[in-house]
Amino acid sequence: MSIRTRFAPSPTGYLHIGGARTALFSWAYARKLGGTFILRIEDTDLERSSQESVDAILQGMSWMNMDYDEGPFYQMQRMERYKEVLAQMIEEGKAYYCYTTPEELDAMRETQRANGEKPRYDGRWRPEQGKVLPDVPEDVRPVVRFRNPKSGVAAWDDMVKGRIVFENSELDDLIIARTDGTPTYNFCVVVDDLDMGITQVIRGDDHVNNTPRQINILKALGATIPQYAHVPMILGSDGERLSKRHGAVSVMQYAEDGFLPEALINYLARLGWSHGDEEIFSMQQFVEWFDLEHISKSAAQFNPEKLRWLNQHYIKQADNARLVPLVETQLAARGLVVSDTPRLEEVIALYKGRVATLVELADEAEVFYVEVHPAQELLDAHLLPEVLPVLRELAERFADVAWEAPALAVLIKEILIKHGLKMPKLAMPLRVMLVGQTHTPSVDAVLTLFSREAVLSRIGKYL
RNA sequence: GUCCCUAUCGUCUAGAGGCCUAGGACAUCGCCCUUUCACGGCGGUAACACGAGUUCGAAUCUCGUUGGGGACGCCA
Repeated sequence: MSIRTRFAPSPTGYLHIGGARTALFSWAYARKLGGTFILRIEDTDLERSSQESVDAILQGMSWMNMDYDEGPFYQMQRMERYKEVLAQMIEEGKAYYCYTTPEELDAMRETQRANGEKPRYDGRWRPEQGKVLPDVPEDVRPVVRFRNPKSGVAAWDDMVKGRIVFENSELDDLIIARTDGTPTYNFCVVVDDLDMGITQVIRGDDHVNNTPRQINILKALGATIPQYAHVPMILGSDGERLSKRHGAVSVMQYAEDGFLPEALINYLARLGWSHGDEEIFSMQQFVEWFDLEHISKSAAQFNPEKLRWLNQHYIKQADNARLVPLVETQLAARGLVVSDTPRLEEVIALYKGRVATLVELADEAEVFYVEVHPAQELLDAHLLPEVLPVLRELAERFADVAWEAPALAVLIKEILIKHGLKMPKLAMPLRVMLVGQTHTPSVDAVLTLFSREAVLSRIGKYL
């Protein structure tokens, strides 16, 4: 039988990095084994689901280059099917109506917690042989509950965690349809995974506790149980559950923050999964190497520094031409339009080896397209009285030197020797006057990025 | 509280009983390179949570303790 995996996000927000990593694993598993990867939108929570969220998830997946073979399927469009299965289960006595109100449930849980017990439904409406059910209240609309086995175990061999066993006595009869008749999560998942022929359910390990319930419903439906692989959570850098206060959690936020998709993919793939000592690999290599056995069993902390390191690597490696529109977008976001001189591609070529994100690359590029205002401290520190005449002399010589790096380097050295000065004496003030910074690539390279006229204009103001 | 999962450097991890005086990567520290800052190169600091077993031998197997995470919704 061929492999069928799925990613099943609920559209209640953007695609976050935890979901993205789970999707990546599920996607890679299908791709590696020549299987089918299915996208399913779990939108049964009308209150919180939105089209914007669906779009955001789709956009995030597309940015990360994860394509799907089937879907997106929407659960809201499968209502009829759920209701059909629901009716059949009630008919067969596998599910039953329960008239307990939310208030009664709250009270039940409260006393159970007070007694140190696990809060759960007490089964008061569960039909049993020889049991007399309470009178059906007239003003209460019932929910439908699954009749969970009372004894035995629900167990499976998790492809990541190994054998997991739950006593059925720990489980209660969960609600599978609300008062308004709409089905709930655990039920929809079961029907969908069954109908869609999912062979491997690869999902976050916060679902481990749902799995025994889903297995029991699947069994009641006479279905073959899929294999399960529960991948651990991603924690924030402080070991706490990942949340907005840890910085960016949305995939698209990383795009905005100047990360390349291959860096995020590489980072997420390597977080909680390994292939020996391999740290840097392409999506192709990842698919080739991927396996469930090497997913670690415990949660991993997100490390922004390592992501930056990978991003730096990929920026350094990227074609200049590819980076041009990306940096342009970053600059445009600051209301900046790049001119032809210097050509952005040349600026990028000179600076991409020095930055970790596209935002930083844009920071570096920006000074070439706006008027710079060097800080007075920098001017004071580097335009010393004794070098000013030398700088003026240099400026004069700039007027007729061949405008290319080697010639400029020769000229600068000639002047240095003539006046018995060291390189920084001239290089630093030039940097400050040209771009307002002391940290730049070699001055001859920076000089040639500008036109001769632009250089004379920029330094002329201070000489 | 109850149940489930989990435990190697600060972080991500390699490790399937002897190959481990525990390897790699990020971060950090030092040195080199250097026209400043980066990049790069070289080197250093740094871990098997604890306690009992099993075994000739345990980071690797078993049990317990402790720590961490998750779940306990008419959310997904």
